[in-house]
Amino acid sequence: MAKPKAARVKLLDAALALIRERGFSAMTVDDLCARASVTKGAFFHYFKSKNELGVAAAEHWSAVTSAIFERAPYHTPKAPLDRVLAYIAFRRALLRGAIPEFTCVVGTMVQETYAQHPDIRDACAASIFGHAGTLEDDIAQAMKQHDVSADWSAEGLATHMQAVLQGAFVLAKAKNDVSVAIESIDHLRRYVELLFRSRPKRIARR
Amino acid sequence: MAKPKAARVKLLDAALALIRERGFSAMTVDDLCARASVTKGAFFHYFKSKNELGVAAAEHWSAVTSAIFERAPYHTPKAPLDRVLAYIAFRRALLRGAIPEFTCVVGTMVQETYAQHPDIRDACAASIFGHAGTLEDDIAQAMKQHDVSADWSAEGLATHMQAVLQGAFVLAKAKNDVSVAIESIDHLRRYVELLFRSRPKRIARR
DNA sequence: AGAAACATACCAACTGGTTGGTATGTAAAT
DNA sequence: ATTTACATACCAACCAGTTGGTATGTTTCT
Repeated sequence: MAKPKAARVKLLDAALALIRERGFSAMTVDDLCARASVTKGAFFHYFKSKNELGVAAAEHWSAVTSAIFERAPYHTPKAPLDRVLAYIAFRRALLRGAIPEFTCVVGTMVQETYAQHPDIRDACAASIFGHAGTLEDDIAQAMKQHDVSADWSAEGLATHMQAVLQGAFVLAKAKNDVSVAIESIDHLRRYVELLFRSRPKRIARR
Repeated sequence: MAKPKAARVKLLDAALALIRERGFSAMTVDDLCARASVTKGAFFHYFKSKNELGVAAAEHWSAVTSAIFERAPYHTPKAPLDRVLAYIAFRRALLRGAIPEFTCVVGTMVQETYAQHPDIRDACAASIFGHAGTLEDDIAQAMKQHDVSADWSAEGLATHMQAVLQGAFVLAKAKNDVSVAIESIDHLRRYVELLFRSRPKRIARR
């Protein structure tokens, strides 16, 4: 027999796929159960409501993605600026396959739910800004090393990077073509390079 | 009695509001009719289906917004770069009031419909990229004047600017706070300044 | 150790309200 | 006298959520 709680995980994985394909509102509980090969009884055993599943899906997304980013190779460069640029390169490299395979679940979901379902919105915000937070240290170190004392903060730049990525996804969906997203990420890389190259380096490295 | 076709316009205006508040999928035809103070008969007199209304709403949004942008004051500066920067300042200034009052209808709608309703997706794409197109000339002129011969194009930068704006909206919804969006637009302004200031000006103006 | 009591993990059938859409009507404009 | 611009009444399909179960552990009592 399958492990206990198998249905819950299958439902959450199905939710990630369906939200990326159709969005949260258009995804029905029946769709979800069919995709997960589970009955409706199982769904309501694990989730009190569709909204509660929305929150759980955002948390599941956070768990899945943070595992990917923790193990990703962009942490290895010694210079903090190089880690930031490697992150951008990594995000660029992730844009492979069909659109629902690389777009952001919580970015999609929050657009539909922010006003009607504050708990889902907050779970999405935690996912996005939590991920942005993982970039702050590298950016702050790069700012120090390059003597950047600007009117912007490490937190603000990390957030802006997420904005560019989210916007790139929206445009890719509209054009039904990844290449616009890639172009935007290239602009983001250029921006970060310009931000740090416009100032002299404190330590001559590389 | 009210003018003929009044119901159509009322329905389209209601659609713009409801899509911004709840998204396209969560907006029902009954919602729409109630908001527009119109009966369902009127709705299906003007639109064959909800999807067709989606397409019409995107086109209506294009018409409404292009009228605003045409009359906006950012076209007056003589230097093309200043017009581009004035556009960014104008977009920044538009971020007033509650979130559904400044976010983008087609950016929201396309995220939910891109895979299921290609005609809506295409109408949204036409709106976004059509608007981006209105910026290309100014950017191209600025590139010429500042001797920028880069590995990016006027079209690409115009598109990137829309990506930043769309992403800013997503993040504002997630955080339920405009300020993240403003911060991102400030980063966009800084990027454009850096792009053109890193090259010498051909003509000393301003 | 064995039985009783309880909890967990599901499943299939059902329900009441909602949804997009239709069928039919009517008053006004052309 | 048509066509246009709506309104009213209605429907079949669909939807989130419920009900009442079964099968399989796990814990507790004796």
